[in-house]
Amino acid sequence: MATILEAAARILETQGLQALNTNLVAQRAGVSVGSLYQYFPGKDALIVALIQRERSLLLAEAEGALQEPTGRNALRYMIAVAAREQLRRPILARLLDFEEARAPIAKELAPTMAPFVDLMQRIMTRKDIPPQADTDAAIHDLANIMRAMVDAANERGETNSKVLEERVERTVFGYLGVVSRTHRA
Amino acid sequence: MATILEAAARILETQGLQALNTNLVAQRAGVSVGSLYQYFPGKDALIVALIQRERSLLLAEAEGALQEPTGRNALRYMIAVAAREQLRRPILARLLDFEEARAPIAKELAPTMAPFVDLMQRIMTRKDIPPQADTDAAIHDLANIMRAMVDAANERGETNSKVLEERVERTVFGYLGVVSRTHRA
Amino acid sequence: MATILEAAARILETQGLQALNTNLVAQRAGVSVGSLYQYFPGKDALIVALIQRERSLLLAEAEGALQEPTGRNALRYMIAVAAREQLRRPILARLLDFEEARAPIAKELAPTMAPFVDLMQRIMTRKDIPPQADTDAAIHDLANIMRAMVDAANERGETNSKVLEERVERTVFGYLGVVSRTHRA
Amino acid sequence: MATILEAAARILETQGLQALNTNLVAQRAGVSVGSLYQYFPGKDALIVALIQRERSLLLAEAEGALQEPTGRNALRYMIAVAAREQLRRPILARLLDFEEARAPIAKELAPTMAPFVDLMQRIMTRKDIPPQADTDAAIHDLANIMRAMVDAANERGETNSKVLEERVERTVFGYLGVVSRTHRA
DNA sequence: AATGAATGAGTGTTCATTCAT
DNA sequence: AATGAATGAACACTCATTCAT
Repeated sequence: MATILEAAARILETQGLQALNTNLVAQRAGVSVGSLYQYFPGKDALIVALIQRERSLLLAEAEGALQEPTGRNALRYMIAVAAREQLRRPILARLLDFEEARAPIAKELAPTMAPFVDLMQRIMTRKDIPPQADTDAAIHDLANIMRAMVDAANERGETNSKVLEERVERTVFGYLGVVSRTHRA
Repeated sequence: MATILEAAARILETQGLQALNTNLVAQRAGVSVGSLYQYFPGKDALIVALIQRERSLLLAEAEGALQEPTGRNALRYMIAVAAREQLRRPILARLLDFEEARAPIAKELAPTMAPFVDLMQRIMTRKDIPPQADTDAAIHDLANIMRAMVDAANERGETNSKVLEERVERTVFGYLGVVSRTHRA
Repeated sequence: MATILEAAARILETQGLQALNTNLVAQRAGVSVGSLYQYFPGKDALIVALIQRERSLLLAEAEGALQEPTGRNALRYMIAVAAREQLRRPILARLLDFEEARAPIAKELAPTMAPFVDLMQRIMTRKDIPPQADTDAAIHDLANIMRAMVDAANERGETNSKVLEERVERTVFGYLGVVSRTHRA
Repeated sequence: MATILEAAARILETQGLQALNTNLVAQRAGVSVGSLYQYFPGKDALIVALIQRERSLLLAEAEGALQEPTGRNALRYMIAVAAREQLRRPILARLLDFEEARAPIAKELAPTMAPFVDLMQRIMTRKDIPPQADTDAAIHDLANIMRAMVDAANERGETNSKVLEERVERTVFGYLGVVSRTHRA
């Protein structure tokens, strides 16, 4: 199963979305298509599993944010994790973000997002973070903002993650109405 | 030609991306496939044309931003335009954003983006906007942030564009390092 | 009409058989498809007319063979004409030979061949040419032999028509059972 | 695979070149198009395979020519083989000759021709065959002459292969500058 | 006579999925 | 459980031909 997922990941990285088909994945994984269908009920399930595999790494790392003393630091931690994670296998990450938006994939993925939302919820109710009118909306906004910015940086070929993180932080804190120390007009 | 584009738009809105095929578009437009190919050299060209049709409305409206006295107001104007435009035909807009990311589409679309980048450039060099290290990168970041937020709002079914705009403004100003008057901690 | 035929000829020469379609021919000729169909009832008719145009030049020149004193000289004359004619627009000639073999084309072309067969008949009954068991078969054989050799020379990029003619003569005389003076073992 | 090739062969024989399409071949072979594409990467590959199937019989038989004591006899043997082979399935043979001339097919087929060229080379360097200025050119000329004559005989509906062979022999020996015993003027 | 937009059957090819072994 | 040959609906695209203007 891991072999199959990794084969799919590599195809995405080297040949792109349109080259991802079940026959090729099976061949590259060194198994038969039949076996692939024994593990995954369909192509979408394969993609979902791949997204979950990547997300689980992110979630595992993200949990460290809770150790941070302040909400701001926790957010900075989250941003750093997200940037690092996205830059680990940038092409793969961008393509999976892309696929994640497709309705049937998103539906399947919804439950997996719960722990992440939970984590964010706990961070955003810290005392130093201004209360948001709609916390849930805020969480989704933040996730999307971070994703959009990191993807865009990827696409432009940026490699300096520090500079990127700094920009994301400014944006996120701007969104939340936190006046960051760095940029005071 | 307009009929064909509108047919494509309606298919996207009612049946989604995977239902968009040249034969169906032609049929829904009440023309033959051959006619479709007389107007558009291929499927991608059709999508590109559809994106351009939608974008042209946005660009036309966006130009009004230059009338605004300050950079901040110009940005607010732009955000309002983008939000309104995206909420006009939300499903269509989101799917086109999606398609726009596909390499062959993006390549074809690149020249069309120039006037928009130009416009943003002129806004971002206003005196009340802090100078950015890399203006071009900033423009793309902002475009992506705005798009991501509005798409996400769409997906969640938000309809109140005022609330959305306010959130986007905070984010954009945060990104640029502008301390907005509204939220001072 | 001549313009249309010439346009077709040029397409064949520059883009090959598969690029020859009525719409392109019309466009290159600077007329509408409708006009093309006013002159030629269909695509095949266009090809037939083009073959006839080329053949008529050959026939006109070939008639000079009758002035030759001996049968051998008349044949040499014919061979020279065929080689020269085929090498005038070699690519076109080869492709038309190719098309000529297609059943519907050949059927249409049959009557046009009559004067040529007649001419050959008169040459082959000269006294210095050994009588053939089946004159008609011989004529067709000779035509095909000549065509095959000149086409092959073309394909190999031969440009020296003298050398080619000499080879063809040997072959033709060999076929007819004429012992040529040049090669006596 | 053999079934598919035979289906293609029969379509060519009964309905001609223009009726040869992958869907029909699959249907006649009693398999799905998908299966056809599992064995042959494309339509051209199918045609190439069919030509090779037919040619392989010819080559196998042609090798017997090397047993002949003299070059002349070896050539006679070759001619007999070619004539017999072409007359086995005359329509098919003629259409395949036709297709063989198409650039993409010829390219694919080039390596297959090597053993045949080799064989001819060995025959043409026998002592009783006059040395040719360009052996390679001579081989191609002879192949084309033989093909053209046998195809033409086919087209005229000749069935007596002895008469045909005799005519081809005369031509080939004429080409090579061999004075055949049969026709001395 | 000329135009050229419109037609639509036809073609090569792909690929998710199934199922007999 | 594993295999992989087989399936066939689906799709992008072409082009000879027609016909209203």
